[in-house]
Amino acid sequence: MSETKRKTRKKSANRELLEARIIRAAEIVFATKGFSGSTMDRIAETAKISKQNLIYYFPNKDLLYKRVLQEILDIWMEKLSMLESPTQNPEEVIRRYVHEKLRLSREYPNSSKVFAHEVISGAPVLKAHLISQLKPQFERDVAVVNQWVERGLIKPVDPRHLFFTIWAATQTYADFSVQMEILLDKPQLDDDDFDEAEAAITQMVMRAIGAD
Amino acid sequence: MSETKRKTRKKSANRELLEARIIRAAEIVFATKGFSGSTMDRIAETAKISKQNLIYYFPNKDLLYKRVLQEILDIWMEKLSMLESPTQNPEEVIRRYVHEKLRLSREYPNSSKVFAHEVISGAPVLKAHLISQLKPQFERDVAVVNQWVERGLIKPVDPRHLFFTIWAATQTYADFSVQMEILLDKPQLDDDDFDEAEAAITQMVMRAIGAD
DNA sequence: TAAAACTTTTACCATATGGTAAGAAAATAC
DNA sequence: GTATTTTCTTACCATATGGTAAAAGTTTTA
Repeated sequence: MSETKRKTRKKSANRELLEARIIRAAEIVFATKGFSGSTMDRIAETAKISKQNLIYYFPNKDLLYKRVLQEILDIWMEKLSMLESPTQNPEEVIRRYVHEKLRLSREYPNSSKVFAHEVISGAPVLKAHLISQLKPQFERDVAVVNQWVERGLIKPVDPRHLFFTIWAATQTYADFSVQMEILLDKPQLDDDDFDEAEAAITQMVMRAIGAD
Repeated sequence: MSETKRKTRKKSANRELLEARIIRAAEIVFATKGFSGSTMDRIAETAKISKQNLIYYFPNKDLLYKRVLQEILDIWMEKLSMLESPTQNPEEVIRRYVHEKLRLSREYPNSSKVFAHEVISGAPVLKAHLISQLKPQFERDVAVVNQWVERGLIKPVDPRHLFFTIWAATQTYADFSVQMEILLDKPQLDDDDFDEAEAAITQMVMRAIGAD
C-alpha cells in the first residue's frame, strides 16, 4: 500500500519534473524570440525532448505560453506583496521592496523578458490577470504609501508614479541586460552590477521620499 | 526643364511618401507583434497597399525591419545628444533630458516598443549599432556627469545607473502603457499623465543629484 | 504474467507565410 | 505619340510550423 503510493508519487513527481523542465525551456525561448517567434520544435529541443513528446505534455502552444505566464505571475505576486506591512518603517519597507524586485530581475531574467514582451504587445493574454490580480494589490500599495505621506512619515510623492519608476528601474536590469552589457563592456551583468544598481536605485528612491 | 525637374521631384517625393507610410505601418505592426509575429501581409494591409506592392518597395522583411530600426535610432540619437552642452547648468540639462526622453515616449510609442522588443530579444540586429553609435555617446555623457560630480555641482551619483534609471523610467510610459492604463483606470495615457510622470521622475532625479 | 495506463516515436498533413516570376497598367521621357 | 521606365497586380510556390492519428514501447496495476 505504502509502496503503491510511493510509486504513484514518484511517477507523478517525474512528470512534474519534466513539465517544469519544459516550462523552463519554453520561458527561455519565449524570452528571446517572443511568442510568435518561438517554435514548438525549438522549445522541445531546448527541453531535450522530441516535439511530439512536448505536444503530449502541452497539446498546444497557446496553452504552454499561458502556463509560462501564470508561473511568472505567481512568483511575482507572491514576492511583491510586501507593502502589506504598513506598520513597519517606510524606509525599510521600500528598501526591501527595491531589493526584492531587483532580485527577481537577477534570478528570473527570462520571466521578466517574457512578461515584458507580453505587456509591450498589448498584454493580449495577461490583460485579464492584470485587472483581477495586479490592480487590487497596486491599489492597496498605493493607499499604504499615501498613508505614509499623510502621516508625514515620508515626503509627498505620487505613489503611482513612484511604483512605475521602481518597476521600470529594476526590471530594466533583466530586460535590457544586453544593452547594459554593451555599455558597461561586460560579457554579463554580475552580482557587483546588481549591487551597484541596487545602491543607485535605493539612493534615488530614498532621497525622493526624504529618507536620506 | 524646370517642369521636368519638378515632375521628377514630385514622383520621387511620392515614392518617399509611400515608403514613409510603409515604415510607419511596419512600425505599428512590429510594435504589437514583434518581428516574427509580424507578417508582410499585415504590414501591407496596415499601409493600405497589396502585399506584392509592399514587396516591390521592400523586397524582404528583414530589410524593412532594419529600415524601421535605423529610423528609430536616428531619431533617438539626434534628440538625445543633449548632454553635450556641459557648460550649462546641470539641473537644467538633466531636466531637459528627462523632458525630451519622455516626449519621445509620448510621440513615438511604437518606436519605443519596437526597440524594446529588439533589445529584450538580445538585440540581434541592433547590437552592432549599439556598440558603434550608442556606446560612444553614452561614455561622453557619463564623463560629463562625472565632471559635474568632481566639480561639486551635483551630489555624488553613479552616472551609468542614473542613465539606466532615467531611460527605464521614461521608456516605460511607452512600452508598458497598457499596464498603466489598466492600473490607472484609463483607456489611454493622456497629456496629464505624462506631465505627472515628468514631475515625478524629475523630482526624483533632482533630489538624487541634490538639486531640490 | 497479463491487462491497463502512461509515455514516446513515426508518419503525415493543412495552413500560413515569405518570396519569385512575369505580365498589366500607369506615369514619364523624348 | 511612341518608347521607356516605374508602379502595381496576378499567379504561383517552397518551406516552416502547429497539430492530428496511431502505432510502438515502457511502466504500473492487479
